[in-house]
Amino acid sequence: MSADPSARRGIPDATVARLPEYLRALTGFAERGITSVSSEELAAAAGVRSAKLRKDLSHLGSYGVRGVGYEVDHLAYQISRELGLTQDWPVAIIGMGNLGHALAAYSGFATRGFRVVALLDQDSHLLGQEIAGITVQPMDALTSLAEQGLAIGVIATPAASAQDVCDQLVAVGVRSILNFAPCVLVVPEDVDVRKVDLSTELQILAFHEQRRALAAEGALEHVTLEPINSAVGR
Amino acid sequence: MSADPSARRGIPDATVARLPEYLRALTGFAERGITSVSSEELAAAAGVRSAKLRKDLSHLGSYGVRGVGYEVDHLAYQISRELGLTQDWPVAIIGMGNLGHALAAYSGFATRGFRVVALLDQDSHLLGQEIAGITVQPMDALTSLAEQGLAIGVIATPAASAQDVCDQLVAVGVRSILNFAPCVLVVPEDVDVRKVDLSTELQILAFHEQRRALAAEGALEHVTLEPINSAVGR
DNA sequence: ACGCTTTTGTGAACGGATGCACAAAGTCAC
DNA sequence: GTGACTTTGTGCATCCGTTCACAAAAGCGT
Ligand SMILES: NC(=O)c1ccc[n+]([C@@H]2O[C@H](COP(=O)([O-])OP(=O)(O)OC[C@H]3O[C@@H](n4cnc5c(N)ncnc54)[C@H](O)[C@@H]3O)[C@@H](O)[C@H]2O)c1
Ligand SMILES: NC(=O)c1ccc[n+]([C@@H]2O[C@H](COP(=O)([O-])OP(=O)(O)OC[C@H]3O[C@@H](n4cnc5c(N)ncnc54)[C@H](O)[C@@H]3O)[C@@H](O)[C@H]2O)c1
Repeated sequence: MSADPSARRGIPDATVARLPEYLRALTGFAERGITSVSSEELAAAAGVRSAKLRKDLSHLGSYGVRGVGYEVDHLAYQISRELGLTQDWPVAIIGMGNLGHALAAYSGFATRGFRVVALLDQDSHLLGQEIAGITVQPMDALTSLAEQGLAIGVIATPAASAQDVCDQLVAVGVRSILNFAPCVLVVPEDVDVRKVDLSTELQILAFHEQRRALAAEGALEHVTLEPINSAVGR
Repeated sequence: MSADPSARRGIPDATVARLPEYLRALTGFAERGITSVSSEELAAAAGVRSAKLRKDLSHLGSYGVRGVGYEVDHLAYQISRELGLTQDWPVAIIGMGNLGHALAAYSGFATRGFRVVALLDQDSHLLGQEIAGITVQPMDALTSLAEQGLAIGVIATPAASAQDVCDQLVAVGVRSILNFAPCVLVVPEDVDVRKVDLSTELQILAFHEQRRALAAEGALEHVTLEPINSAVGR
């Protein structure tokens, strides 16, 4: 489609979900000093088929060169831009228990695009304590954070408190929420919630594990089993 | 279709991925003493449409009663059985850094179906240390763990070590792996890898956040924006 | 006993995502 | 400058998942 800007809109969700993996693979190539990759090489590094990669990239524009491939830096920039990583998004983490501590210490945030601007908790024993160089604040700090442009809220409280915390985030205008608590959050339709759920993933693994176990003992003789390397879900 | 057992096989991946959420919702109803739910009520609690819920459940068999709904305990049992949660799966966590510590302390594992049987790390300073009541062991403990039937490996090491750890797990026969490291793992086709990736999720949130920001400033006048509450990915 | 109400289970239509296969487009060697 | 070679971008067919809409099934009241 070449560089028609009007065609650059409406990128499929499935494609958006894979862009971060492509970006990571490109960063890896760049670190090894590789300046150009073919769709075949990049797809292998990202764990997808090359046709899928090319179709995904075609939604962003036409950044490849036929007969050659893609320029690593340029493609990485284009994907970053599309994902909105050329600016820094202020992030607040709510709930500084075991998981909240690990998240606060996690360097992956700062890497690019995100900046942890606040750690919040309800527990008065934690307030004022410093974690990874940031002082833990009470929940009512949310209002002033929102005024300073808080973009993303990360919920790391127990499930019982998650909806309450979510409502507070929505109330101050946060429209992007990442939820680690194992529960469904109810939000207005203009708010985007994504869930990271350990126990769901384990249960999906258990399902396949059981299938293999049953197949091994011959209980599922008439069932094809092999094609396991799938994803879906998330 | 009723109770034809041969039709009970081949549950779609998308359905399997939602079963844990249904199970969680059912557990919630059971805790509140509710013994019977309609597909409408259960779907609302799980955050899906009732038609989708009914189609999903129809893949497991015919456990509802027309005009009434589903018996909470019975349906929960059927889903548990389908997911393989009526037995306990031995889990090992590899990499006891910030995240590994949080995971080891996490009560969600023990809740049902999973038992953390070992914590492993390469770092000699951590060996012998006790975390959440379990002693940290060196990597070569994997062999004997495998002999005792280790089913699932959870990788919580840095990305640079993840493929190496993964290979060791596969070598001793582990075929279900949950990967927290931000990288693609290469495995034989009979091994099932699922990924929990914080930064991918954040980047997807950033994409939608940017879309909203651009739309607000009128740069995308001709683009419909509203339908955000989507998932995909994972 | 019977008809009215409720809710399931599912056939059919739809839409989005994936995989295939190839023409178009560009590079590079000479 | 030309021709052979490489790799992209995409039309098309297929597959999978979602949604709609309703007939069949069960309970309930009378
Ligand atoms: N620990 C893990 O490895 C892990 C893994 C996956 C999911 N999770 C989930 O993440 C969440 C946090 O887990 P955790 O182990 O850190 O729990 P935790 O109990 O250690 O910490 C929870 C923190 O949230 C705070 N909190 C509670 N209610 C609050 C409220 N209304 N407002 C603000 N703060 C509040 C508490 O003070 C506490 O500090 C849980 O929902 C858990 O299921 C944890
Ligand atoms: N901390 C978080 O909140 C967070 C969130 C998302 C993802 N992650 C990812 O999870 C992983 C772990 O994060 P972390 O913050 O706990 O890191 P960390 O550096 O604190 O801990 C890593 C641990 O792995 C051990 N290790 C390294 N190589 C090993 C090997 N070959 N075999 C066995 N053990 C080995 C180290 O000794 C260390 O104890 C990283 O890949 C990180 O990107 C972390």
